[in-house]
Amino acid sequence: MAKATTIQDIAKLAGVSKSTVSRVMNKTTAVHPEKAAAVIKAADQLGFAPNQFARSLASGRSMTVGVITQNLGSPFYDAIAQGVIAGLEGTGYSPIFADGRWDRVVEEDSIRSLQGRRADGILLIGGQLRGTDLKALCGTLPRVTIARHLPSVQHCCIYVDNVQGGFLATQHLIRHGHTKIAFIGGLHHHSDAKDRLAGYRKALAQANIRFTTKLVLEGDFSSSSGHAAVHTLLKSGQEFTAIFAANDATAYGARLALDQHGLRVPQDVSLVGYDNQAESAFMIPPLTTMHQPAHQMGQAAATAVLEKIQGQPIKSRVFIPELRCRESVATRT
Amino acid sequence: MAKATTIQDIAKLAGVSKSTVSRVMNKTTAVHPEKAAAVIKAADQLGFAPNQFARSLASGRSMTVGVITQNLGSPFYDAIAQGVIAGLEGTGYSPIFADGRWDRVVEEDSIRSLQGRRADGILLIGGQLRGTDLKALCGTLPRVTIARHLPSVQHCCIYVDNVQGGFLATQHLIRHGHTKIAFIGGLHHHSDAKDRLAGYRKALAQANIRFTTKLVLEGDFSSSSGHAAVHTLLKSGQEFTAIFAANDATAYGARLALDQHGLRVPQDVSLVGYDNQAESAFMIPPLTTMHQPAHQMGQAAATAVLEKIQGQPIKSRVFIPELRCRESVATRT
DNA sequence: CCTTTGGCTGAAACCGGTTTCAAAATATCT
DNA sequence: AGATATTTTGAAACCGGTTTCAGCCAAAGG
Repeated sequence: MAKATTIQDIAKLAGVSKSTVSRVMNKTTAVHPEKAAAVIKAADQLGFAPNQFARSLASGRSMTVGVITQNLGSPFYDAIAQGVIAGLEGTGYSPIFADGRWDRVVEEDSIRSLQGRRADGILLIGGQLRGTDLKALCGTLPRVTIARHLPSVQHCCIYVDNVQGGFLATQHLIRHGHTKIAFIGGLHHHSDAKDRLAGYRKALAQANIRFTTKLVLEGDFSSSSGHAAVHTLLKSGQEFTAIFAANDATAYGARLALDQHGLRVPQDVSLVGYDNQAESAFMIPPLTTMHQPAHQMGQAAATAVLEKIQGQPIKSRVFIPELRCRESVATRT
Repeated sequence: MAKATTIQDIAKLAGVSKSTVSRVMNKTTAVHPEKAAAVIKAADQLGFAPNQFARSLASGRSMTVGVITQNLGSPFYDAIAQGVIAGLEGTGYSPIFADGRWDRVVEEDSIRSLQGRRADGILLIGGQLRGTDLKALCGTLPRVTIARHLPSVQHCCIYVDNVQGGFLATQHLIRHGHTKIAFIGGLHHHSDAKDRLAGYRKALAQANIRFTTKLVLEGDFSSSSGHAAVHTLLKSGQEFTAIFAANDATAYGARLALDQHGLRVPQDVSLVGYDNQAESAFMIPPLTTMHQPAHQMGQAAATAVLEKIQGQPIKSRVFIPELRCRESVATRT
């Protein structure tokens, strides 16, 4: 590669010192308009692109924010990531993504690598690390967590209220006359799944419906786990007229299993999902589900971390999921 | 922020010079085992993370590869991006993502920004820029394009043969006795869509079925465009017994529209999609579709760009999509 | 007319590593 | 043992910017 042009080259061409070039580029100090013009002309003539490394090394700021994702590919987390990108757009900061893969060790490595890249702030989408670990790892590096609630006081979290979501979804089914409602959960160590289950139980309790573990199945947020869960549920002989799945993917699997057993949705069994992923509106029938403002959350988090970088104090923020009524729920007569 | 530890600190603690520390960290020259141990111990004790900026500035290599995406969120492109991440894993190189949003101007800016960050190589996933523009922009910077075929000789492309894919999908329908096959395309300026249409026509021609523009509908790769397309198709009164949709999302929309018009899949209309996105296996009925090895392609591209960075010559590579037979196609009797 | 003020400017230090170079230490060979 | 070859090692230059500092010069004030 042809050696890139440096401010030194520009300085020589414009007949000034490199300090002056730097000043013109960053507008840190006024320089004589005539010289400034010469510098700009020279810069453009040489096609100058400042070396970000040198710049960051000298200034101490990298103009990047590290984003730790867990698994791009999940629609919910993906939408958050896109919100982050949108929120950073035009701010001068660039995101650097690192994948944590829902693994504590990988996540730690990712954070360390972002620190090596001297990210000015860190955005964690989900994740496994505990608040105290994070603090130990990041020190005072501005950070905000998305889609996860960490109780630590100083830690800023942008998250959705999953128990409220679980509650609303279940309540919707109850209001349609259902009392035998199955719940297909997610990984039991995953707090989102636990919270949604808690919301489910809360709605049941409020309606004086007895909770039974026989109606709660374990899943892993995948379609095949939803498919398998309905299978075991049916084999168990336990009666049910509705299913609340911990996410849409699980609901798809459940819906296919029901179909394969000759059960119609919603005539025989009502179904509610969670996430409102794009495909849900086009299911047969269109799936009633809980919508989470993932994109907004990502954007809010990006704004928040930028504010924190600028030293402003910021506070956690909780979003409430909304029910999207479609056609997978019928009134129990 | 507590000032980060530098190799100088380690040098002092271990009682050696910073050159030696650098040598231990990079294993560039043998150092006395005893001193090496002292350095490692000191590094760990101080929680050392080398400053990537300083390192890159000094060495001239950034150990990053720029990845230009178009719109994360599309399952196909997403899988590619994940393949890239997987392919870079453990190589010492990190990906930096920049979003091109299918916009020529944005794409150019993204490339420029990656150059400012001194990426050692560039991976373009899809994109708008022409080969010559790219060459002008990137110079000799190693780059490979994924999921797009650029005719330029020196340019390395990792892509799938979309005309073959369109051909295979259509042929599958023809072999099941269908002759009136509708095609719901993608954006007409998008080469993938054009190629799939070409494959469709080729299969028709080979089976001596007359091609008619009345059976090709325009879509935009979204579910709602598939939904709308079926609507207009039905209203047109044109007879058809099968639909080949340019991607799975379009197929979902088409399938819902068919259902709303009382048409059964596959008894009344057979349906084939393209992409094999995760949800397709759980549609009602499970969707027959063309599988593209997106993850593999991403991984292959990552490997390729790394080889190119090391100065090895690399060649383009084309993948062939495979038919995944499920239950949305019936034999026409 | 001489000082004070303030705006511009260049020299030089610095950011934290890598790499070259020559000296020092050790090993190998007559 | 003395000379030569081989490893280790630290000092210093360098990467390309930013930033501090002191000096220069012109305008303003006394």
